[in-house]
Amino acid sequence: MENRTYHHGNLREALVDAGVALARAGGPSAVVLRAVSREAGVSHNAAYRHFADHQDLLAAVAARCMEQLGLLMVRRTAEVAEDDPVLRAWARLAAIGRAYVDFALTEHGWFRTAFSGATAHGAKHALTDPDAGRTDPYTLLAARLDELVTVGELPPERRPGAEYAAWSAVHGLADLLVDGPLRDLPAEEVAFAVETVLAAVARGL
Amino acid sequence: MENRTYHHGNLREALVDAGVALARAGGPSAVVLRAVSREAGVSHNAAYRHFADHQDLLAAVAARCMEQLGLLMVRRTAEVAEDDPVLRAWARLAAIGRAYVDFALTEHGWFRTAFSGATAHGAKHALTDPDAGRTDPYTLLAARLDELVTVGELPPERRPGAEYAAWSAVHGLADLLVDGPLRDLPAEEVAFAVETVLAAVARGL
DNA sequence: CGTGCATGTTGACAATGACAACATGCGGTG
DNA sequence: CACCGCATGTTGTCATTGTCAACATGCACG
Repeated sequence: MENRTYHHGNLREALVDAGVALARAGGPSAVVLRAVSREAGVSHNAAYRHFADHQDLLAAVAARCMEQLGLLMVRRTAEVAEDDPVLRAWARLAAIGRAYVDFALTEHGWFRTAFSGATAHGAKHALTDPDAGRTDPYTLLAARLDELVTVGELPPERRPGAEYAAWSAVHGLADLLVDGPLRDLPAEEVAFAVETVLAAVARGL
Repeated sequence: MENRTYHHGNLREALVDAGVALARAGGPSAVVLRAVSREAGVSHNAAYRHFADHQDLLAAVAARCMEQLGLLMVRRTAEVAEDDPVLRAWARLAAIGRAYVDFALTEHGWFRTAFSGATAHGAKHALTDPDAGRTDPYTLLAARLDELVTVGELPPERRPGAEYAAWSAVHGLADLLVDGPLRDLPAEEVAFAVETVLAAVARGL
């Protein structure tokens, strides 16, 4: 954390860290170039040596937020204790769905940041990062759907495009609850909505 | 359009109109107070006589964008030509779902603006507006679901919360396609995703 | 022991949201 | 009809932000 010398050492990481911290509390609009630099104990414009512009920095922060989402999904998947393969497959699918919504509700700022900006470009070097796909929400979902096929609960001819159905439903619910018209829903109604959507997804696959 | 006098006449409407025009092309971030004032042929700060702040103006513009979405849904619903009541009910549900996604894709800026900001406050005087609920997307969806119950296609015990399932799926798909990770999906894959999601929704209800 | 070039810094500029002080003129009052 | 209050617009100003340009520093390599 010390400003060892004139040169920071690994400013890029420090900037992203600061951005992630700001994003957590204030969402994407809080990831301000100058504020991030300030937080990193460095002068504004220093960031331009590591990021093309504000958008570029935001994309890097967004990637980290997305990773946080993925990590929670992984954790929740691991927590599923169910021996029967069929029930376990369904439980795991539900677990990542619940994780997705929970993340959106409890880590409001991170969730909104994760989906704000061009994540596509930042993911370019995902090929070099060995376990990048390990926490990618899309990949995690695909694994659950594959598992459902394996245990014989999802007809193989229904497998193509199944991600779209599951992901859309859960993501839409999260977005409506966090940012959208369902923002002020009372807590028990939120819980009801989540269960309803998850049940509908399971039936709809 | 003439600046009749020193006093504009109905500046509020003019400002919202300008905001809607800017939002159409550039999304919510294009709804800039000064740009809107400029567009309305009035000096910056004039808007402060009609809106508390930027957020307030944006909410008004968002309401109009939401109304545009509702209007497309109404139009598409009316276009459904199907005599059989059962098939008509399903066709109408699919029509508003498709309208939702089509709107998001073709009116990118409007869609993002409609869901950016606190629509809740702007909708407060919806009670005074006679046909405000007539174009409210949520109300339109509820009508379709009620129709499904009426024709006996949706068990009444499944009716509660059905909005969450249908709305979440379609909204999530729209958001992912427009702003999210599915942004750069090729056209035919987009079409496939839409059909897959709509089919899953129908099964999941 | 120098020196080049990546990395940080200082300074500047235009755009924006917001506030304060001032200008204008419509509508109601005498 | 003359007057004036108050809603409505305007001008001026300020802090913040993203971005560019010019300059400073010092690590790594010769």
